[in-house]
Formats: sequence, structure tokens, C-alpha cells
Amino acid sequence: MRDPSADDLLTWYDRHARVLPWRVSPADRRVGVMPDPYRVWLSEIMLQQTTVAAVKAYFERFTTLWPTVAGLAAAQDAAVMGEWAGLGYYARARNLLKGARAVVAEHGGRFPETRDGLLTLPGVGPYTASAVAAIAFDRPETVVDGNVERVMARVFRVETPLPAAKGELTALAARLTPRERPGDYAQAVMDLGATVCTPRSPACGICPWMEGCRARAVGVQAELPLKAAKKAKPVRFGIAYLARREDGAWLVETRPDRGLLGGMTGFPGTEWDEAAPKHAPPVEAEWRDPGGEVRHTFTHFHLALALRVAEVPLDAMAERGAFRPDLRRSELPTVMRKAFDLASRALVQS
DNA sequence: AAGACGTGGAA
DNA sequence: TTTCCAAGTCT
Repeated sequence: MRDPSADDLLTWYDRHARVLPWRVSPADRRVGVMPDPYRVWLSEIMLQQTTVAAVKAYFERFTTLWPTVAGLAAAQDAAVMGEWAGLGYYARARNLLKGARAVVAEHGGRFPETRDGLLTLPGVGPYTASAVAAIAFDRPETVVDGNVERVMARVFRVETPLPAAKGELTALAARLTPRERPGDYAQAVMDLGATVCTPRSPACGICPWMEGCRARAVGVQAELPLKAAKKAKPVRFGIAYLARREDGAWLVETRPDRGLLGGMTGFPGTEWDEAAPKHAPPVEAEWRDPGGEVRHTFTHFHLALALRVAEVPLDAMAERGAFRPDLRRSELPTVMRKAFDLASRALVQS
């Protein structure tokens, strides 16, 4: 069986490319239009382990607030973290700022144009460096994301489970990468994976690579790629304390820069642990149990978060955190939004 | 090098 | 309800 051809995929892409806010269409690229490297980089960081649907609104918001890398580099940390809230993997936002500032301070405000140069930026790994080099600068680099791994595992019928198969899949992907139109090609393989060669029930009937697909030939396409078994998530428990001052200010703190929800705004509370939490109220008050609890699942554990709520006077002195009259729900990570919602309902009724 | 690191939508 | 997983990176 002959290998799939880049030409066949590019022809398909010319007709079926998704229209995305950060993308230059194949028709426009053909006449010399190139995307803004800042927008490509920003979109790639946002898209790490995150769906296109979730990214769109954040991308529009960020590019409206900060249209250039210099603008982003000059932003306040808290403003950027607040705008990233809800998107997840908050180390990306911290590295985004570091990356923008590095581009301004160390590269004269222009993005490095090579894979190796891009790799020096914080938050840019092998995938993102290749993607920006290919898409923004038309370098013939091979992008290997989850889509490409899946497509290669099927087309070449690789039955080694991930992540062990990663190197083999990367080599196979590199073999197919063309010298011509590498930017369009990179986006084309990922579009193919996202819209045709999908994880469940791939649409082989409309696939430009159907004829060359080894998995399809023997009917195992839907079983590939194989993946190592996942570990069960433990349950962790904690208590969060939500104090609202008479003037409506909430007691919050900025979480430490490292670790879970690092750099984000949150409500003070106990550690989250598999054992029963010890009480640690951040301010003296008549704490009450609003009933119910916040349930939230992180990447590696389930959280059952009990709440304590209190109304406190204007002169209340907190041992932890600070009262924020201007706190917005939207600047909170999702687990804290859940706590905020539950506490708000409980405090309305008292 | 295996685990940490978020979230929401689909099945 | 649970599981899977989506344009990965860092340590």
C-alpha cells in the first residue's frame, strides 16, 4: 500500500479548512497573506489540551485587550490571570506573560522564527515550537499533537500503546511532512484529526487518506491509537471559608505561584487532602455551614469541598487574604466560582 | 520519567 | 454517573 500523500491532504484542506479566528485561510495564504505570529503563538498556547470551542471567546477577549505582544508584555499579572480564569492549566497564563516579556526584552519585540528559537520561550514545548514555526513562518517543521498521533497510528496501523509510541509516530509524521506549504499542511493534519479522523467513529468515507490507511484496510481504525490504562482518581477533602463584608467585599487571597491554581484568586481554606481537613478560619466570625458541598474534578483527583460562610462587619481584620470590594466572579477559577455561587445563595437567605 | 496541572462537552 | 479526551509543558 502506498503512503498517504501531502498533496491529497492539501487538496482536501483547500476545500474543507475550518474557519478559525487565528487562522489565515489557504486561499489567502496562497496570495501571500501570513498570520500575525503573536496571534498564532497565543492561540497555540490556549489550545494546549483545550478545545477550539473553549478557546474562541478567550482568544477574542485577549486580542481585544492586548492586540500586540508588547501590549500583553506590559499588562498587569493580575489582569492576565483574571482573564485566563476558567480556561484551566493556569501555568500557561503565567508562562504566557513571561513569554511575552521575553519576546520584548530579549528579541526586540519579534518572535523567533525557528523551532529552536521558539523553544527557548517559557510555555513553548516541542509541539508549540513546531506549530508556530510552521504556521507563522512556513518552516517545514512537523507538528505532533494528539490529532497527529491518532492519524499516524491509524494510517500506519501502529499498535504500540501511547505514550510509548510517541517517537515512532513522530518519525512517521515527519516522513509525510512536505517542503511546500508546511504551514497549511500542519493545520491540515490537525483539521483532519479534529473533523474526520476523530477519536470515536471516524468518518473514513470522506477521508482524503482512506485509500492509504492501513488501519482502515483491516477495520481497526476505531481501536487506534492504543493507550496505557489510566489511574483512578482519589477523592480529596477540604473546607473553604467565604466571608462577605457588610459592604459586599469578599475575603480572598492570591494563591502561590506554583502548584494547583497557582497565581489565581481563591477563597482561603484548608489544604485539600485525602484525610479529613482541620479547621483554619481566616477571620473571626460566626461561621455557618450552608449545606451541600462543592464537587469538582481536577486532572488527578476529585475534590469534595465543604464551605463555611459568614457575614462580617466593616472593621473585620483577616489573618489571611484581603477583602476585595471589586471581586468579580469571572476572575475566579471554576472551582472557586462554584464555591462563590453556593455561598452567595446561602448568604442571600440569611 | 512519571506525575502534576483544569475544564467542559460528548457518549 | 462515569469516562474520555482536546492544537502539551514542566519538573
